[in-house]
Amino acid sequence: MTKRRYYTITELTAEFGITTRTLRFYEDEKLLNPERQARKRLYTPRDRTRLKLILRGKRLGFSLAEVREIIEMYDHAPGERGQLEKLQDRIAERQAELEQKQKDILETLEELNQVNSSVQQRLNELK
Amino acid sequence: MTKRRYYTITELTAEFGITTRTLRFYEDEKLLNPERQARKRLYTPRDRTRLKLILRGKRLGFSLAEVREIIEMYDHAPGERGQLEKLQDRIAERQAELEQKQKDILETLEELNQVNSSVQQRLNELK
DNA sequence: AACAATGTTGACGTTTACGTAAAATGCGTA
DNA sequence: TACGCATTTTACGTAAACGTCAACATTGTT
Repeated sequence: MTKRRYYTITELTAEFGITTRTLRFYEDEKLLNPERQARKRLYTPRDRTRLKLILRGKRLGFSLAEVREIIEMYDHAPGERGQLEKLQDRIAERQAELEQKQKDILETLEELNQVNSSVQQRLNELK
Repeated sequence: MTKRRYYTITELTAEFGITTRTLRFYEDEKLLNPERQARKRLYTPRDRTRLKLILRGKRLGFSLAEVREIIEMYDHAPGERGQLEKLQDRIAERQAELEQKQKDILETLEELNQVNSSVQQRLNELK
């Protein structure tokens, strides 16, 4: 029993709740790079991993362009000093963005809790 | 020195880094409801607060439709039992979403930290 | 009164991220 | 070999969220 090497397009749509159109679109956008068996797409574990990164990025409100930038950070080439320093800057920017989102989430959760409490109190009074 | 009561459209665009088009669009969408002095819009503190909620929602990747739903939760009418219970369900859904986003953020931050470390190591080697 | 600054209402245009339908292809099975 | 099913390419369509004019109105100076 050896490890699965490839995923078909429908397997991925089923696993992640997306359509084939979406997967082909991401490929057009060079975000995925499945191999071919005749004309059929065969997605590698690497494709699947990247897909997860894409969908996670989308959940966080990043555009595909932003997702692309983030993914490019993950597999950046070695590069020289100047490049590396710029990369660090861009990483710092994204981290700052994410931390802002964290704050936004905490605030929203807190507010929703307050609403929930007041609704609960109403319900108790109706009892 | 009494409290400011109104904001002009340009004051808000300046404060939040958005355009007048955006503010008018939100008004078309019934998300804002500025008063008028002749034809000019006068935004109340309440409008400003709602604008902050909208922009925060957008940062978190919510669509305007979703933002609207969330805002409606904030100022829901008293309502009867059935309504209140449905409201609680919807609140719970949003909370779950937000918690998923929190996880996504933590994962991404962690990965960016790893990338940053490896970049830093490269830089040290180049020294 | 003239003018610039600020704002207003249309209304068509644009980008992003896919949806959707048509026509052709390959492949396992009856 | 004929069929059904998954998949492919091609291409036009669409919803959301504004952008970008054009043309007119208001208001506070010079």
